[in-house]
Amino acid sequence: MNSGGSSGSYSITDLSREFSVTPRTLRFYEEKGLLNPKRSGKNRIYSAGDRTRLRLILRGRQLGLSLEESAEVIGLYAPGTPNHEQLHLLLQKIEEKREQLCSQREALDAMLGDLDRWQTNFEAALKAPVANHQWRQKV
Amino acid sequence: MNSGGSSGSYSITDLSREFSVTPRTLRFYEEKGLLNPKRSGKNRIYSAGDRTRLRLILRGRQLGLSLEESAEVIGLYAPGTPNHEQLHLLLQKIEEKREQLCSQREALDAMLGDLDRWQTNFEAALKAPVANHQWRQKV
DNA sequence: AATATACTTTACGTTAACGTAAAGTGAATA
DNA sequence: TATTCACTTTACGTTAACGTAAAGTATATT
Repeated sequence: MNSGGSSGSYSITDLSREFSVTPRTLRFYEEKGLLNPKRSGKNRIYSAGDRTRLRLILRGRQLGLSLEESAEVIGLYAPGTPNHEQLHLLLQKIEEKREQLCSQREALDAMLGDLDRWQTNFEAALKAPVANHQWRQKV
Repeated sequence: MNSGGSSGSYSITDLSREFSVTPRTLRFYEEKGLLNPKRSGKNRIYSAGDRTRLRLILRGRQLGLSLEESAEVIGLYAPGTPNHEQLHLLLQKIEEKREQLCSQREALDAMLGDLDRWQTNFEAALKAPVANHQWRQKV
């Protein structure tokens, strides 16, 4: 049932369960050249290395990288000896995403600012009536 | 040429230029019920309010909200008197996105951790040869 | 032998957020 | 009058990241 236990070889469902993705997803990643499991007949056999690569792909996904971007970055982990150019690429990718996160935080701040002003205006519009502030409860 | 200058009414190209989006985008947002400009004949005339709503939509986009999500949130700015329920929804949306940003930052940290260990291993693999560290330059 | 289980390949379907013609209208200008 | 400009509507196309059958194979179990 379980292909390997702790032996470092996994079936497609082993990995899909571990990482909460569908088998389809794993086949798709392979189709896109992100994974290259060995075969036992027609069946896919994933090594510990494949598992690591999958982890990286999903981490990239969580980070908001496209599969194509992940493919570039993942490539860095594959070769025995990475070169300066590849390292540079990875650092650049990370910097890119860092900036994007900052930009998003700014958007969030701006939105919170809007909300504040909106709330203020609303309260101002209420003017005199001090009662009836129920909507402020529980917020 | 320019519909309004500072009079608070804008043509579709006025707004598309100001916010660096295409007219198609504005029509699309209207199609999805996010905007509702008046008409002069068949031509769209955007008010200051429409402009504000557009800003909010784009801010939501930058934040990673879907148009549907933005539509919900935007709805809060429209009515004269927002209610407790709507306010709660907005705060919830924002909290959701905040968590997502945190999750992404964790992914980024984890990736940086991987990079560190990978680099360490690489350096360890080099063992003795102290020379030839050119790849470290400029990084 | 028959069913179940786990896997395979092939291939068309889906959603979001627009892009990209194509064809037409109305007003201003050469 | 002919052209240009700004705008319109209608409608099909595009990309990413899978989902979802459909139909077949190999092995294990009943």
